[in-house]
Amino acid sequence: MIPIKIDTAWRGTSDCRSCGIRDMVLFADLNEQDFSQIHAPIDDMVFAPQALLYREGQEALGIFTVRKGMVKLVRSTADGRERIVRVLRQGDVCGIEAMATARYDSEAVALVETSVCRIPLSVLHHLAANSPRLHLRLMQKWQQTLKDADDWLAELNFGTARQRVSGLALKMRDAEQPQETLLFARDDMGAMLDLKLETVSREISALVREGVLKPLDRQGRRYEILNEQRLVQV
Amino acid sequence: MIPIKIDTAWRGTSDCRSCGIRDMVLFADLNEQDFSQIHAPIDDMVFAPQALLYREGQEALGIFTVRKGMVKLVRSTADGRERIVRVLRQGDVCGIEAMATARYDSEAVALVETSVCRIPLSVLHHLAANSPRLHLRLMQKWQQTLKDADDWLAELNFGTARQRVSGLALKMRDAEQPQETLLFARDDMGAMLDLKLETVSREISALVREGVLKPLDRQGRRYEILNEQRLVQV
DNA sequence: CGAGCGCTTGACCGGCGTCAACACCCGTGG
DNA sequence: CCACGGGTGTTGACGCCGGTCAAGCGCTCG
Repeated sequence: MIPIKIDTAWRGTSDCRSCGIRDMVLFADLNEQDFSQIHAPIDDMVFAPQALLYREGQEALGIFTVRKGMVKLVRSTADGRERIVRVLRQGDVCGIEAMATARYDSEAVALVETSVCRIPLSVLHHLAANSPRLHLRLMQKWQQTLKDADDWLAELNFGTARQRVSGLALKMRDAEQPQETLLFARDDMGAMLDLKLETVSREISALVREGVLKPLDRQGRRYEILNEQRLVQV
Repeated sequence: MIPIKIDTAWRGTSDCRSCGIRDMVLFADLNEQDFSQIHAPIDDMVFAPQALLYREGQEALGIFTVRKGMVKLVRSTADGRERIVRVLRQGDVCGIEAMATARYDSEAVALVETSVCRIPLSVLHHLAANSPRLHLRLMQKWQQTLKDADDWLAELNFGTARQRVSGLALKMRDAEQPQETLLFARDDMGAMLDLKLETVSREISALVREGVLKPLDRQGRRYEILNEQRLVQV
């Protein structure tokens, strides 16, 4: 067991009106009247790599929006194995299931330094009932979350090791620099793709050898996509 | 191509107040005032085995609730392979994503004779905004649907062929007779578990040989679970 | 500079895919 | 009533992909 360091920090309360990624989040369409109904603070938080956002089954304080970084959602199967069901990135909602049950259905862990904001359940319930704009946005976030879940199953957990690793590399492309992709620790990738870490390593090495990917660092995280076609059609 | 026979039938409009499974559906908590706001008919429909409820991307008329039978949700990957992401059973909501986009995200096909009711989008949108009772129920159905999606990924698409087939047999147990389970065509099971149909067949045969399952018909659909422990702990 | 962790690579093996033959069920038509 | 044929499930032989075990390397940090 690794002793837990200071791995999370509260960075104050957000002024959502001036949020840098407001156009992609839950509060995108709120007007002044909506904002005036928010009577609890929206917390701004930063999590270190490996820091825990919440545990499976834990009582929920609020729902998170990822502003920067990456979060993995982990589930434990009945027989004790751990499975990563999805990775959340900028703009994704984390823990939305707490809207219905006030508990989280899986564990959430930061994969890199990750900044999030946390909206209290009370605020969301109040606005969902009183702002048609938030109500619509919330519906869209539910739909996107469900679609992402199905996409991970249909696209990344199907076919050969090569297909899975290729699919993950494509999915993890940077939004601003589409020829760049950010991967993870090999055993995390294994838990996402249902492969062993050695197999993941071998497939990445092969893609590099074949000139499809080029390493951009020495830890095996950032890669440049040299041949997008090969990744798609494999 | 097989010529399409008469595979679906409209059976009239539902009186939801007297629905046999009302306690598990969207309209569970509605009161008389809520019902009086429904200004479009709820259609009652029956689909034959292999009949199509809707296609991926198709414009949505409404959202389905499964009253009896089973529905598979199918997605096509980029390279043309087909993947079954989930199977819906009694009480499950089918096509809920249309609440947000008015389109379906996957294809839905009846696996056996299946009766459903279809609630028009207009009715749902009106009630979601005007009935806190429906609003809450809708939230719970979103949450359940998302949880089911993650469960299929975490429990049924992880581990050895034996573990997957065992998991599916457990998940498909009859609600009333828990020692009985209803399986599918072997290639459908393969598309659910990411296995080839021969592997599925072999694993089922092995479970029967080992006295874990006992066939209840000659088509390989219904089985009795003789040794639940073995299925769970494998 | 040394310890430790994570990534890579190799050798070997087993589980699952592939290809093929066969059995069984059922609907059809003689 | 039976013969036929297609569809589906089962079973076998064989090969390959990916898992297992192990060694070695390189980075990072004390």
